[in-house]
Amino acid sequence: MSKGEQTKTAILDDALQIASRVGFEGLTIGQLAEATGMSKSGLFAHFRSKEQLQLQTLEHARRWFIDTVMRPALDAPRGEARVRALFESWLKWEDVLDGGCVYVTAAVEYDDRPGLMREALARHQQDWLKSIATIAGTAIAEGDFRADTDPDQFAFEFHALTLGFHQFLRLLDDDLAVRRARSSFDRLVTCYHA
Amino acid sequence: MSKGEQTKTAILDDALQIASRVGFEGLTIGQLAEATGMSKSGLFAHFRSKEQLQLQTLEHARRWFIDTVMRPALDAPRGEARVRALFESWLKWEDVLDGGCVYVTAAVEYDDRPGLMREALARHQQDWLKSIATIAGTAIAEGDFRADTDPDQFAFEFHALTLGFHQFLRLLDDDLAVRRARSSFDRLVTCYHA
DNA sequence: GCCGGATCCGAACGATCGTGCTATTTTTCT
DNA sequence: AGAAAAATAGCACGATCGTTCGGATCCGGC
Repeated sequence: MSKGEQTKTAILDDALQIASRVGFEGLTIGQLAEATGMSKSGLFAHFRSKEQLQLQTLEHARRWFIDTVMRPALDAPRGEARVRALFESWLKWEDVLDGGCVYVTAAVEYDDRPGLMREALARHQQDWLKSIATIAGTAIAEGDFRADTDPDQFAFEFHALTLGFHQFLRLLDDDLAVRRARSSFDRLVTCYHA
Repeated sequence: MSKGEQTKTAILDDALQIASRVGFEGLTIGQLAEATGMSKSGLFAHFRSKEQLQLQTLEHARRWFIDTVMRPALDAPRGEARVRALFESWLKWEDVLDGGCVYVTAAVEYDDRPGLMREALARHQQDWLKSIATIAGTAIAEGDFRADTDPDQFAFEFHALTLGFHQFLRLLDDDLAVRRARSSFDRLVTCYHA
């Protein structure tokens, strides 16, 4: 890896941590430069606009997300076990970044702000929901979930639980957040169980 | 109502609309002044800091929320009917402001940003969750919900659904968002049904 | 109808924002 | 090792941020 790509990766690591706390709009080039120990202009040269910095930070998050959430889950055996593994690895993902899942932050920031960020983010979220639905689909195929289960509906509820968990954990400092989330998830799975 | 309170209310109306779209941090005094047709300093005089503007805008939202969500729901008959009414009036609330529920935006903005806003917001959210739990409690008392129902757990899941709905509607432009939300809510209620 | 206080505006402040430009240093390749 | 290329720094720009202050303007109580 060349020197350029090396420092760029380091920058994106820091950028992702900051974005998870203050959002992608709150992420400022000056503060990021200070965090990485670089000059503003030296850092800026790697991206050629703030929007590019945001987009590449988002893309950096995607790779990280795949490694910590998707891959481990796909190692679990097909069916209900994999669905549960997916949920558990998402719970881990919430602890990877200082400010929790960066997608939760970004989704709210850009849901009313047109532009490349919104489009990219919407794509990522669609992919994520499709992944949940697909894995739920295998649970149906394996006979773990009822045959009349709607995978997309399941994905909606799965996703909603992660959002609720994020808020209870971060804003409300609720010690029961994990228990609440797991309990809801159990009920959800039970509901669709064959 | 004096002239001061009058314009102040008008300002807070605009501020709330803007905050629902770009958040409370994205809400800028200059833009708000332009939106209301006032000068920056004239507007600023009503609040004496940006934080005060944000806090009073949040308080303004609370009054609005109570009028459009809480009161109508409390008109419904006790028990399951009131729980359903609460959910339906929340769905309406999502359409009151241009950017949807302003609490969803604020919750994500301040979950990692200590200060008065975070504290006030956390209080409001706790109150809201307690309200859900209380109304769920009446459903238990009326014999509509199973006696072993955990009202706080129900509130968690109720709240999670609203978050999921917000995201599907706003970020993903999903036409099925309302249907998905209602369908999940039905399943939720069925699950706890006596 | 006038006076005192409330309300509002214009101008300006230092700070920080994103973004160019020009050097200078560092890496890479022959 | 030396030349070409890439990476980084320094400085400055216009714009906008939140905030302050002095003066104009308007409203409400006598």
